[in-house]
Amino acid sequence: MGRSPCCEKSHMNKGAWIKEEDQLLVDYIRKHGEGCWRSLPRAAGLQRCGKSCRLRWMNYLRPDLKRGNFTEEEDELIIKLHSLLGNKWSLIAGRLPGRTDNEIKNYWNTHIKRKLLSRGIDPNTHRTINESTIPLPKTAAFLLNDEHVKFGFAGPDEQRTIKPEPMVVDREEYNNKNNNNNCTSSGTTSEKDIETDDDYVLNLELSVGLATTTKSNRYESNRIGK
DNA sequence: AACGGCGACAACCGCCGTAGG
DNA sequence: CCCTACGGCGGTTGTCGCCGT
Repeated sequence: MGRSPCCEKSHMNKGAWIKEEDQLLVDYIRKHGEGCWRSLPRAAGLQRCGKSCRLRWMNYLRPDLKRGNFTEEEDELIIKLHSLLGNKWSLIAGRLPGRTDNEIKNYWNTHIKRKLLSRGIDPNTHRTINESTIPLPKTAAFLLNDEHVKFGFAGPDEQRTIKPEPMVVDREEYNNKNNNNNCTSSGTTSEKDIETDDDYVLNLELSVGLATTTKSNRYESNRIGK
């Protein structure tokens, strides 16, 4: 039951873009800048809907796009960000200059998933295949700098996947939770993993802004839910 | 050479959040 | 407060090219 179509499609072009259309779009945006995608096609002389123009520009024509193969560093960064953010491709893309959400999403589905599986890691949970049979809790939390960051996990017990947005909870609440129970860590990473994996020293720009985890403060993980 | 399978990636579709009337 | 338009996002599909048979 979605919204009505963004434009009258009967006389609109669909499918692959041709050079002339690209040129019209690029010329128009160079002259007038981005924005008002709905009226852009008509103004630019294109028989496309605004959404299609936006997508073409964002994913293909923008001059700041990097294109070309992903580097090993980008691979690893994507994996780490995905383990924290889940399928939030636009957020992940925000940490990879010159890469688009669509590009990263495609790359994830075609390359990285397979790469993780070959390492014996479940690409949805980022845990080893064996661990993945153990249900995840409904929420998990850790300290990021001095902020307590809480994650949610979506789906039934057997197949729960990460579903952030991370929620920032104040330190006091975090301490209370810690003092009031002896829960162990949980979530995508076990306490043991955290202690031994230096890769988890990450610079992250989540909803809390630019924050750096350190070895001493990171992952005072605490299970809240379930 | 012809064909089918498969991977890669561009593009589309449907939905959501939000701003403005 | 409701409705609508719009931008944006994530999931899915369509198409093309490569490769093996």
